[in-house]
Formats: sequence, C-alpha cells, structure tokens
Amino acid sequence: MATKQKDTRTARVTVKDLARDLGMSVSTVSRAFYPDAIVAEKTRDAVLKRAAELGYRPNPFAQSLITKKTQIVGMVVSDLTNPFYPEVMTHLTAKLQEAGMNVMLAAANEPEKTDEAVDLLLSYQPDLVIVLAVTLSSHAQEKCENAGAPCIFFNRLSANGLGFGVSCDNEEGGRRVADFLIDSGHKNLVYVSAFPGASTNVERQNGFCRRAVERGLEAPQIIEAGYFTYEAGYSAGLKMADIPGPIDGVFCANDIVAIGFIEGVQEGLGLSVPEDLSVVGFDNITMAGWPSHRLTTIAQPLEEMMQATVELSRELARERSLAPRINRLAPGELVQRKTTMPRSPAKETPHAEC
Amino acid sequence: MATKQKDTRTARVTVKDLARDLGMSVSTVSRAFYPDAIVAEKTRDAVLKRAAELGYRPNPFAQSLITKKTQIVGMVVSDLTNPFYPEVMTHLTAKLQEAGMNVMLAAANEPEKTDEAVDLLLSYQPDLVIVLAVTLSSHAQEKCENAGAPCIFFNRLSANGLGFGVSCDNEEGGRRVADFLIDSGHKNLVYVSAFPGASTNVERQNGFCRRAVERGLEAPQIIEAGYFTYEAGYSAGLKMADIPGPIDGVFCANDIVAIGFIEGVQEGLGLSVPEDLSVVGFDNITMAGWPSHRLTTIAQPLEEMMQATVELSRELARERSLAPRINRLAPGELVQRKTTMPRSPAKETPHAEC
DNA sequence: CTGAAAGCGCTTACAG
DNA sequence: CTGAAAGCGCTTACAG
Repeated sequence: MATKQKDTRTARVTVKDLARDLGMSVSTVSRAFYPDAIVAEKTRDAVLKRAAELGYRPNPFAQSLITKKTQIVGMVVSDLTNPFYPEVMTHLTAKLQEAGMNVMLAAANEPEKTDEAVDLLLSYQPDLVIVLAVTLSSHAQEKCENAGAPCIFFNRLSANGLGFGVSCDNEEGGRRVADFLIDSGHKNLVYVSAFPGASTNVERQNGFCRRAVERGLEAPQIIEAGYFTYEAGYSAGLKMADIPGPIDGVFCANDIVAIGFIEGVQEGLGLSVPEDLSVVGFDNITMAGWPSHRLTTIAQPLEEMMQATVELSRELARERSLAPRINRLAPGELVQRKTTMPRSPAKETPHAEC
Repeated sequence: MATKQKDTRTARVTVKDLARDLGMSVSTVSRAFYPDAIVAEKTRDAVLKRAAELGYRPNPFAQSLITKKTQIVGMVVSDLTNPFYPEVMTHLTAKLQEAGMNVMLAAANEPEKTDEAVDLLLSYQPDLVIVLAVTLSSHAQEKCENAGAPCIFFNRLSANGLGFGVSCDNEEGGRRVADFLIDSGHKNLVYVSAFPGASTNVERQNGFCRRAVERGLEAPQIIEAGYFTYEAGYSAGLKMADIPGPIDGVFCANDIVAIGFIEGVQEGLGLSVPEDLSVVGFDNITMAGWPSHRLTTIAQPLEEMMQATVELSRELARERSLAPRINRLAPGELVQRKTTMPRSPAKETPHAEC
C-alpha cells in the first residue's frame, strides 16, 4: 500500500512509443517536428497526425538538454502595486505562449531577495529574461547575461545602459505635458518624482522641466515621492504644503503616483483638483478613466510596446547573440479628463498659500 | 563569422566538471545534493563547498528527466483586472521560490485560449497547478490531473467539486454582512452577484440572503453583474434604477464590483453612498482603504490562505497522490469605513424611487 | 529521405 | 561509503 499506489494518470507518450506505433525510427519521428529538418512531406504529415491523436508532445526537458534552448522566458517582477504591470504581464504572457514560449516568474517580496529569485530562475536556463520590475541590480543583470539569457527591460532602460529596452519616448511625453499645461495658462509648475534611479522617471522629468524653461517659465520645483506607488504619491501630496509660491500645475511621474497625490492634496490639504491646481499623470491605466479619478494623462503605446517585446523575444529565442538595442516608441496621446482646467491668464493665482 | 560567434558567456559547470575537480565519481557528487542519500558527511561538505565556489547547480531538466519531478508550479491566471490577484500572485510566487519551487505561468487573453495555454504549460510537467483564474474548464482540470498535476483552486472551489481548494468561509462572510447591515437598521437589501459559476459568488450570496430571511427580512433582491470586474459593478449600479421598492443596503460579490457599483450609482443615478444606501464589499483590497473609496468590506485572511497554499504545494511536490481536500479558513473581520451608515429605525426610507 | 548510434546532464539501482 | 553502468526522452551528426 505504502510502496505502490494505484496511479490513474495516463503515462506520457514518448517518441519511442510514437515511432513504434508508426513503424518508423525515432530519428524520423523526431525530425517531423522540426520544419527545417529534411523529411518526406508524407512522412511528416503522418507523424504529426498520429501525434495529435495520441496527444504526443516532445518533452521540452529532453529537448533542451540537447538544443540548449528552453523556450522559457524569465519574467522578473517586483511589486505589482502599480496596476500598469499586471495587465502587461498577463498580456505579454498570453502573446508569448501563442508564440510557443513559456513564462517563468521570478518574484521577491523584499527587493534584496530578487537576486536569489533570479538565481533560481536561471537554473532553468531561460532563453531570455524580461524585466518588469523597477529595480534589478546590475549584478543580477550580469548573471543573466553570463548565463546566456539576454535581458529585455520593459518600460525602462537598464541601470548600466546595456541590454535591450522597449519603452516609449518619455522625454517627448514630458514635453507634451509641459506644452499642454503652458498652453492652457499654467505658470507655476511642479514635477513629482518617483523612483530616482528609474530612467522612466528621469526622462519624464527632463522633458517636462526643460520644456518649461525653454518656454520661459521658472524651472518646475521637484517633490520627491521616491517610489512609483499610491502611498508615495499621497505623501508627496502632503508635501505640497512646503512648496513656496503659488502652484497651478503638477506633473506626476505616473498615474498611480498622480492618483495618490491628488488624494493627499485633497484629504490632507483641503485643496480641490482641478480648481486649485491641475494634475497630470502618465500611463493611462484603466483606473485613470474611472469616475472616481478622471485623470488627465499621457497614454502609453502599450499594445505596440508589448508587440515589440514579443517580436524581440522571438528573435532572441532563435539567436541569443543579437546586438542589444533600444526600442523607442512614440508616446501616446494626452488624454484630457477632469484633473486639469485652463487658467485664465488675467486671473490672479488663486491660492497663494500653496 | 557567421558560423561561429564569440560566446562570452561562461559555460555552465556540470556534475562531470565538479567530479573531476574534486577527484570523485559523478555518482558521489550527485548524491551530495540529496539530504536522504548516503554519503560521508565529510564528502558532502566538500562537494557542497566546491559547488558553491564554482557556482554549480544541478540542471533541473536533466534532473527531472529521471526523477519525474520538476519543482515547477503551474499558475493559471485569467484577467488580472481584479487587484486582489496580482498581489496574491507575486506573494505566492515569492513564497514558492523560497521553498525551492518555480512558477510557470499560463495566461490567455481570451477565455477559450486558456485550454491551449494549459496544454503548453503541461508539457513542462508541473508538479502541481494553482488556479488563480475565475474560470478553468473541468476539461482542462482533468487534463492537468491526467498529466499528474493536481490542481489547487485558490479562493474558490473547482467546478466539479474535486481537487484541492483553499478559501475562506464565504458563507460565514455573507452572514456577517447581513448581520452588520441588519444590526445597523437596514431593512431592504440587495445582493450584487458576479460570475454565477464561481463558488465564491454563490456562497457569499447564500450566506447573505439566508441570514437576512432568518432574521425576518424579505429575501434580498439580486442584481446580476455577471463578472468580477469594475465595469460589471458599474453596470449593476445603473440597474438599481429598475429595482422595485426602496433599498437601503447592498452587498456586492467583491470589492472591485462594489467600487464599480458605487460609481455607477453615483454617476448614473445621482444617488449618494452611504446617505441613500449602504454598500459593502468583500476582500479588503488595498484600494478599498483609499480616500477615494473608503469601502466597508469583509477582509480575507489572505496571509493564511497563501500560507496554506504554499504548505499544500510542498506536500504535493513531494507526494502527488494526496487525497484532495478543501481548506476552509475563517473569514477576516468586517472593516467598517465610509460606504455604510446606520439607518435610524424610526426614519422613513428616504428614497422611494430607488 | 531514413535509421543506428552517440550523447545532453543528470540519478539510481547494483556491485563492491 | 563509493564507483561504473544504465537510462530518462530527446536531437543530430554520420552513414547509407
């Protein structure tokens, strides 16, 4: 009883079984599954047909032992508090699966453990790694690359500037926000910065601040939220109390920060958005369109970014030693909702205390 | 040039390399990695030490070809629109990785493709599958089980009642909501139902409605939202217009539905929450605590649920043929926020039209 | 176009 | 306690 339990599961069918069934050699059967391999068309059809009937699938472990390709894509995620990522994650996964690749996750609750998680991931020899986390130590990145798994950074660049990247033109996005606010009469701007080490944050800030100065405004003041989270945005909102001078326009590093910021400013400081100040985000997450937020924001070209990532993954799965490249997509449109309003140029700045 | 590219990556070290380096046989080296295997303690230490130095890790593919265990946990997710899941997903993944298991994802954008995704997943022979999706066809479930991968249903039961399950006592949760509303003077109740096929939905509804009747109220009316999404909740909110009689208390199948419902009712019908009606959710997702929502809700015992799932996974990774069991945890507390208020018993129901 | 053989990196009876 | 050998399920030169 304890030694041998009845095992109801159907034993997996192997090449051998299939070969015997078809009266062919194992080699021939195997070749049928590789489009580039030389087999008689008739033979291939017969094999594929019977394989489907018997539910045969090549064992990917045995396969990769030889081919050194695993069809596994590693995906490094950190905190998924930002609703931008879950969506990306599932859609990317679905698309990758359609392309025959499988996604293996590396997640860590504490940032320091990310490296460990990546180690474990690497023992499965992913063909490549997609980084959806805000942070990945360059050490971990090197490990991946040494293990033969190039890294694709989604929505940001790697810390060392190496590796593959897919993101939108965040500087241009920042400039668009500046133009939009200035065109609608805003004069005193603030940028709410999130994670300072993230290229995304830096680029948006640069585009925004430089354009403001180019157009003759004072350089926007900076509030450091520190992270890409609701809570960080909320605290940043409270910090508005310390900002000298009247402020009429705020650009937050992304939507979730903007949403937190607005609630902080309303709850904590009793200000009204957009009456007292306009707030703009970045990403256009679904929630930004909800009646409770109606956030004015820059859309990300998400579909294109994911598409580009999948294409790149296919290439890398085939040929690991591609030269790293950065894929920059045009940012999406500015979606105007209810957290911004025009400032009449004649009107005095309404709230001197903010 | 085209034939052989310079490969900078360090070749992976194998048992052979390690054995040669140590002057031992491959068998001995291999045994050192299995706590139950018989090796001299001294030998084992030496092997493990040198392995760490050389960065050796047994190749899991080669390993599983023999052991038939992969240490892979399949995770089936569908839409992650409900913020409840991303959190669960990353935390579960992190915990599983700490236990030495790796998570492979199956995701599909269209529900019909879930089966395909599961097929692909199964070719990697996961030791078990955790279902985080609202839907998984019993056909797919059978496939998993036939492939030797038992399924753990998180936060719900499987459609056929078989398989493993970890969830809280949703009926008890429903009863608590009914008691809370009735104790605070509510008399005319509605339940907003989400996906009708989900055990979670059915149980919450049963607990709520039965308790209401037990306590002498009319059976709560049902609004069918149909899904566990914001949008479904929003539409359900609009449907309040069609509900006959005055309503003062609403229990929604979960938080994201409740949030949508409230916005629908406010935006579409011009009602105020909680002044015109009280609304209660279920889950206590982070967002429920934001100033923009302040949703009264039942907390899920998330930490315990995840812990139980990880334990179960460890057991199943060791011994696949455990007898299926359902793990029911006590629901968390009712968290009272700003979407509910007491109804004075004397007061007339204020809005006859709703 | 097909088949027999070697080998990927491991584990595990089987001897010793 | 250790080692030599077989074998997991595949792919791929190498012959034919």
